[in-house]
Amino acid sequence: MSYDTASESQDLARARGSKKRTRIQAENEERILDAALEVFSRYGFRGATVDQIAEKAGMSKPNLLYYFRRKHDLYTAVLTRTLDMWLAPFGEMAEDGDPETELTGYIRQKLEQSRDFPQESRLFIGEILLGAPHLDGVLKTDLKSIVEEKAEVIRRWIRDGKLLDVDPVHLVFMIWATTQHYADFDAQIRSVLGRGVEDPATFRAASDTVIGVLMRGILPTRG
Amino acid sequence: MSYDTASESQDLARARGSKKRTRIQAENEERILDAALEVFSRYGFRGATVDQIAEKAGMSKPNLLYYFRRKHDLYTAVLTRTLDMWLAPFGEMAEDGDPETELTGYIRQKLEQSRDFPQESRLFIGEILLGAPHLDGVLKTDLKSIVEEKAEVIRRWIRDGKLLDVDPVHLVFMIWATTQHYADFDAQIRSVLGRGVEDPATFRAASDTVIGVLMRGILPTRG
DNA sequence: TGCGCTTCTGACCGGCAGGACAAAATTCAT
DNA sequence: ATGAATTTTGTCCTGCCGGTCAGAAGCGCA
Repeated sequence: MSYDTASESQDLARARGSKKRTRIQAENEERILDAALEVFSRYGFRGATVDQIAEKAGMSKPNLLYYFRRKHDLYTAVLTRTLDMWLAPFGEMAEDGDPETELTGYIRQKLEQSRDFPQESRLFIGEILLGAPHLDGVLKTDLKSIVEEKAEVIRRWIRDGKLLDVDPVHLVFMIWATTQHYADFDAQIRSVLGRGVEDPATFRAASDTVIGVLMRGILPTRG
Repeated sequence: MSYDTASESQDLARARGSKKRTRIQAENEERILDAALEVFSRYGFRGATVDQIAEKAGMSKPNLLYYFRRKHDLYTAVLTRTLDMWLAPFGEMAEDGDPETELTGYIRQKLEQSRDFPQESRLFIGEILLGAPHLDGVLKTDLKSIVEEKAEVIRRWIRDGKLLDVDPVHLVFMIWATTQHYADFDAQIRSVLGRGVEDPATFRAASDTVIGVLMRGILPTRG
């Protein structure tokens, strides 16, 4: 998968015909992207400032701009870098496995993602809140087709009597909602619970509840 | 409930000892708050600009600033105005009713909220993404206690055998997540489905799926 | 050691952001 | 109709934002 939201100017490596990246270049770009993720995920595209990102990356603003000429380039770079990783577990769902194993595994992976990479999740929701202007193409093509693909798998499971008759796409939405909630609403959860999902006991309670309720809600009662 | 996040300067009415609001004052403040909701919910606090809100409210920036002296005042005003309304259905859940009716009703109300007032939902998530700096006090006190109160109700239902043994707080999180998802991720849903929850068929599919899965997931199997 | 390329910096620019302010226009009770 | 209070506007200020640029410093290979 490779997305290009009609970007004009890009980062150094590609701009120079992707000759070869120096050590310093690779290091700095990574530091910049990490810092950008942190700031963008908190304040959104407009609210984030290049100065802030530069400071967090430990370099001067002009130097950051040397690697990413425009704020917009930096934003799309961190967005696309994150997207593949974020969608990965979805592709791993095997259609020949049994639904209980596959879905339970997928939900658990998504919960782990929310625990281990909350910023990535928050970056996306920020973009979605804006109406997904930078991601619109990707969502309408790649995401849509991958969802439809998985929906077909779920439909087959339903036809085989392995799953109750539920709308597959809305089921996917439910899984995304309940799992990403622990990343996106971290501050709220922390206020109510006193701690977040990084706490092992909290994580266990969360995954037991989410997996338990969802699976009971879609699995036929056996025996 | 009345929140005051240690705000220094406030809006006109209260600043002038809440004498009496003129017709024009009431009208304009409402128009401003509506415009502010629109802009803040999209771009977050930092990303929103006063000029933009003023334009959307159909008045000059200095005139807007006449009603709300600071951007920050305007933000907290629209935030608190929304909060009561947003939490209202939660309080309506009666503890003497039976769980199926009460919970189904609550979930449906939340889904209707997501359909009818998506901006309000997005405003909150924007604040949560910021780490809830303006809402921290409210969340840790009011929200926390109301959640605990409802959790106690759910626990009683479980003790009476009317509900399966699930963690009450995480169940509440699941309900919030699955219902607010339709407001917060509107752009994503629209990309995948081609339409949002304002479409009656989509709303029906969403509520059937959400209510169906959740209720089957927590209700004891009878018969 | 020297030389070319990469990396980095300080100074600077135009534009726009939040906000102040005085004066003008409007409203309204009398 | 008039005067006080409310409402609205134009203008201006300061600071920050994204971005440019010329040149200095650093790096790696001969």
